Amino acid sequence: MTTSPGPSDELGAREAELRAQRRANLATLHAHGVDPFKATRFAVSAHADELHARFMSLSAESESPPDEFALAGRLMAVRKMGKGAIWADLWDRTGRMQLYVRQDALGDEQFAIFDALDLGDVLGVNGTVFRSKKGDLTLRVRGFEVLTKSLVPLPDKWHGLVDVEKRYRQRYVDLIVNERAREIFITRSRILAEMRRFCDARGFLECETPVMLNIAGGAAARPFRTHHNALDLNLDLRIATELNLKRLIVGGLERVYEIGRIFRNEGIDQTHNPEFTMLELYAAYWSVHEMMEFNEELFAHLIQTVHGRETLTYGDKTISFARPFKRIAYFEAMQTYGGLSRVELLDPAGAQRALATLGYPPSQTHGQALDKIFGHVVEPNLIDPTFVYDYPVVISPLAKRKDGDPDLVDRYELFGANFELSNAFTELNDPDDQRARFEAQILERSKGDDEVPPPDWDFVAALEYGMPPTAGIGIGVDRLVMLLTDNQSIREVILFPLQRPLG
RNA sequence: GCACCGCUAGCUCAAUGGUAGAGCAGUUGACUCUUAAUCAAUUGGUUGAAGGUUCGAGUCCUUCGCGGUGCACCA
Repeated sequence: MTTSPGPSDELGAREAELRAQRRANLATLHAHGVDPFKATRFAVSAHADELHARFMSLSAESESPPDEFALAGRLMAVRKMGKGAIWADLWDRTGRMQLYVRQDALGDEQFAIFDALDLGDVLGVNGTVFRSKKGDLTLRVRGFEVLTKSLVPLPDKWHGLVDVEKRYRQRYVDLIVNERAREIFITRSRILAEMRRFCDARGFLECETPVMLNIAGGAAARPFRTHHNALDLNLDLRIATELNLKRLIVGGLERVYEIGRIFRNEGIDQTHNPEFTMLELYAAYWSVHEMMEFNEELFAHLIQTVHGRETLTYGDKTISFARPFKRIAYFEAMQTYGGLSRVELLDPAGAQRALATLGYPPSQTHGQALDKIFGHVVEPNLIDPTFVYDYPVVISPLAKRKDGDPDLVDRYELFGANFELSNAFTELNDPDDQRARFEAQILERSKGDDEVPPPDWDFVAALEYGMPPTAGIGIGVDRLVMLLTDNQSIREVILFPLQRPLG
């Protein structure tokens, strides 16, 4: 069910009636010579939060300061007092400002126009501020302009819009009536901007690599398929930005990042949306150790920026991001939390046995088995931010082997609040090793793991030109926003999450 | 993909198988410091869709649609 029908859709009787009333109120405006769709601009001189801050100490007894301000926003509440006075709430991007409208100040004609407005109408107002007897900073309206008419009824002023489906399908209504929704997306935008500033300040170049690729590689996931007509070419949407960003490292850009939309053709749940945003960043001449420092600093900084302190609340947990974060080696974590030894886990048959002991069906590959065991044995224990390092090479096809221990790679993942927050490693730059790992992947693929991407031989060719020692990191931006805004569902932090079409 | 739950007025929610209701919004009236304004009156329904059981279905059964949650899949 939707409240935004096309021309041929049927409206409920009530809805039709409420819309007709709005049209009648529009006609009243026309009768007063007002066309609410005529305005092309309004000179805003102040926002609600600025005025609240500026006049914080203005008392109820004080006279209005002489300064006149012009605000624009949406009319969200009206309280009429008798024939000649109206109190109203105007909301702009920054918050609420109460309006006080008097007939003796505006004149009969203007007052009648204001009296004919509906909730949801967009206004420009000007006047002076005062503090009401109840202590609310208020704009005494000297003049106003109807900037846009709202022709449909709004949800309940107190409960707002609750229906989750409707909130996602008509996010614009959600944003109009639910302050919380506005806060989340304003915070998301601030996080994105702050990430960019943080990276830029350290000499990283923001780069844009293609979304449409012949071979979608750099991660294990099924891609979306599309087609270019003129070239009659099948293309995949990217599942990572990794390989192209590393090509840029080969090219000598040294420090690059992309905050990019990634597409993975997978199921949807509380932490997965088919399109999501990932920060990938690569630094030549860094190892995973420098990256860990960078990671720690970035997260501590973002949490400080958003919350003003180093702890945050997520669900019923309080999590401290005070540096340094905890650190534990991969197999040490498996041993501690699951009593599983490195020797048995590194043996493919041993890993499958451990998996069976946990009550799971066998996995197609050794790597999948390890991932599943880790996810069920270790992850639930990782609430405070924790770097898990020294990953096995079998689940790290693009990472460089650890010096002196060829079963391991220089890689870590950061966990917190029970989910993965980042994934970083020292990048493999030996073209022969990379070629061998791609060949091993061909084998995995032939065994039925259709999430293993086909090899990208040009990437091997790029490595043959020489990629400096490089560390890379991937950070799931949506999940980070979930963490920072205390949301349990990824759809709450994505403006327009994927929904099946209606009808 | 499987299981469970939900879908009733514009919105938020009620309604043992027995007359479909309330609050807000809307409309009319009163009130020139109200703020979930208040007070009085009042309009408003294809109960997600289609079938079935029944004297009688919002309620029970079947199928379908959409959403949510869990599992599976997956970072």
